[in-house]
Amino acid sequence: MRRFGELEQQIMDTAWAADRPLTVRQMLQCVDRDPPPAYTTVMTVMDNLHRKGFLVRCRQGRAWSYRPAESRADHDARLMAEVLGSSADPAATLLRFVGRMSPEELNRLRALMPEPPGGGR
Amino acid sequence: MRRFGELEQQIMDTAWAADRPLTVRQMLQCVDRDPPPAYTTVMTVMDNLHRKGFLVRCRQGRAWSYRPAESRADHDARLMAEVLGSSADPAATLLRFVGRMSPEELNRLRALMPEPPGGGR
DNA sequence: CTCAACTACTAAGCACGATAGTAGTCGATG
DNA sequence: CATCGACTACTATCGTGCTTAGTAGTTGAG
Repeated sequence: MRRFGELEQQIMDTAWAADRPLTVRQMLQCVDRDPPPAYTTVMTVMDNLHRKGFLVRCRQGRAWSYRPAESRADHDARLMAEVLGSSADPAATLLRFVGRMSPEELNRLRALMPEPPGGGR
Repeated sequence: MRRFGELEQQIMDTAWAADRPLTVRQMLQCVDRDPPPAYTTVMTVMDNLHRKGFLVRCRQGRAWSYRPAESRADHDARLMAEVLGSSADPAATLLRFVGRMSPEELNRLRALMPEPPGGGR
């Protein structure tokens, strides 16, 4: 499981929140940091994220335009599944995970789960 | 969310799997790496893990003896909850997470969940 | 006393993220 | 055509954290 650096995380957050692919210039305008990073800083980090497979890119004129390789929900769900998958005792981990949830969250989880096979009760 | 380095992960795995606190010497004998790390390497990493709060220690003679600060299941559940908590859309994330589960895993999850309040159906 | 086992302290190398400049290309505009 | 803004590929550097492990000193058993 890999951790994003600060700027990487900001860039991914911004890319996930955008409704279309973003060029480096557009990303630079969205990323709110003090001091503002150089154009080439943002460019390098986006290129790195592309190389690592988190962003995909296509041409927009002669600029690269980047969008996330997977949705944020997919990404986060995958992280969660990786944690659970590497756990020595998934049942105990799930029990603890569920035990951290509020009743509302539990209800939401319950509503999300497909009905068990073998129908009616 | 922090990532363990390789040796850190091995040490945590070993500490979690042990049924009692381990001294550096004992940990060195359990950690299977090629080439085997120096005693002081293991000692330093365990000290770092202690400083970071992942291991707690007590005296065993004049040696420090280390055990995990939380169970593995708690640790993993916390990681999962942190991922979910930082997610922009927890419901979508949960949906995707549940969607990755096999029917058996779903049954297990279902069995783990407390009954909804307002009983009988 | 000797020696094994421990500690605290220190130092160095490597990987990675962040940072950003340079040189060159390209396309629009005057 | 020249200029200039915008882009790219390439390169370099610094800080952080992990890994690595040696050194000097302490301690306790034999």
